[in-house]
Amino acid sequence: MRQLIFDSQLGTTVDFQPLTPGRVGLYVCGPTVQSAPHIGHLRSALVYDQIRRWFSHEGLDVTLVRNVTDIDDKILEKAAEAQAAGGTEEWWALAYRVERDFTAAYDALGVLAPTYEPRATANIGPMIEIIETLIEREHAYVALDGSGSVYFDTASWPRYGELTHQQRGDMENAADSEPVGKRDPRDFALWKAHREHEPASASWPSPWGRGRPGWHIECSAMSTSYLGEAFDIHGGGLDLRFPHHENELAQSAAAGHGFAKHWIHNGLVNTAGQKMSKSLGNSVFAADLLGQARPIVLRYFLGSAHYRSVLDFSAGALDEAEIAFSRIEGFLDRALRELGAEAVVSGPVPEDFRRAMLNDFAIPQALAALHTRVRAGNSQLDGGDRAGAAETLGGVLTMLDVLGLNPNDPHWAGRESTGQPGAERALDALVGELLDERQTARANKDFAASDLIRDRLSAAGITIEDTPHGTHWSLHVE
RNA sequence: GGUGGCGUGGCCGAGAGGAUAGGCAGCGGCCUGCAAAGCCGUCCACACGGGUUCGAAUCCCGUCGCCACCUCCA
Repeated sequence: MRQLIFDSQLGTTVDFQPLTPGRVGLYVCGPTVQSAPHIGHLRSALVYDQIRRWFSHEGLDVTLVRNVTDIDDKILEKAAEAQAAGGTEEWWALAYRVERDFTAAYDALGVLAPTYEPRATANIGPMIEIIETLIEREHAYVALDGSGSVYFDTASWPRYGELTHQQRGDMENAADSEPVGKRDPRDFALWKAHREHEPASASWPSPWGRGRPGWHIECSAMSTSYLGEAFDIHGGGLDLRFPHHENELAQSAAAGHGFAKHWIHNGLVNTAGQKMSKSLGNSVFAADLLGQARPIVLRYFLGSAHYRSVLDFSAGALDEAEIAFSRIEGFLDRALRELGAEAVVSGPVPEDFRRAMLNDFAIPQALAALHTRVRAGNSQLDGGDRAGAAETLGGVLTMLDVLGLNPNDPHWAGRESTGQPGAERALDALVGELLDERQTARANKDFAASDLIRDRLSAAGITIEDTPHGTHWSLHVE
């Protein structure tokens, strides 16, 4: 069966064929580490984590590169503002501190570390090389105002606009915030000359004088350094299509690189139906989220919509995710309890799940397949079909592994407990005593007494379930 | 203004010319001392108006509404 992906440059679904059989090179635009990670960053990273895990599951050798933009106007501004207010943190320290926040947030959600995670500041050399090539090929020029900046010469590149089909003509707005010295308002900076008010540490020597790289050139250089001049897939948030990706493509192609064979873009996250953005100040930050739901439920929620659709965030949506995911966990707990851990045999993913993933990573349909299996497994347990249930369980676990949602995976296992090694055993002993008491009461048909115990446990956050195999207790999720 | 996209049942959220998406909630039932969990059944759809077709939620045209990008953003 073939892997289909939606190529957002072509606007159609295409049959994905790796440039090198058995291998996939995937480049994803990572964050500009200027402020705390928010839900949108998490979703984006998660989308490519899911794709990467799926490709790996299918036996492909995946090289995932996600960069860190650690030099940029905003970073310098933020550091300058903080220093003006009496702070001492340098821009490069701020960037590194924020980078750590991102890493921690990604890790909390079980996003695997990329194969490579290059920083822009460590790749200035390759950037300068591309700029030199562009100047040689007359697709770039040193600013007309003598500042030492270098611009891409959009008019020299007829293919410009091929990614997003933006109108080519009037982009008068684009010129506003840029320094003078351009030939054409559409031209964008490849190299930004050092400015007096910026720290010397934020500039590097170049053939055009000291300066720092433009935003777009960073990704062109880092993708090429780690994946070669041509690679399989370039991904990123939908908001990056223009101008960032359009400009990246123009630079790299004009420099003679094959660059990305396919482009994919993930949808953005809205909050309460509204666009989330730094300027609107309605961002939901990773730190807030992690206090609102279990990390594995956050992962379920953020990964449950199709990667190309808008995901609307709300507290209610998190609650629903908690309930839906609990259903899956409920089956796992029950099956493992009734069948025993030795019954677990890893099975292949069911065909309908696989078909969904091969169809442009249709995770909603894959989740439908998962839920269908959970129901089937519960039915098999109800009916005493232990062999069938064990097989179903194996498939469910494999699906969860592919999705990064297996609660028994070591990544999650350690995070759900109280952190006190003996606490669980102690609690189990205490609850066990009460359950024995309740059982005695029930045997004597003293239901008032047995219900009182149940109510008290419930008030203490403990839910109990009577099953044919005895009474089972668990902690409330809230 | 330019470009692209979207409008699915009470809610979330898939699908894309002819089968049941899935989850949550509701209703009925099984199970239970009663619950809980689970299972079975079931109600509620494809913005509106035309058109194409044997047949359209799915294609085409129009209308209305919403959104994104065009400016830093995952």
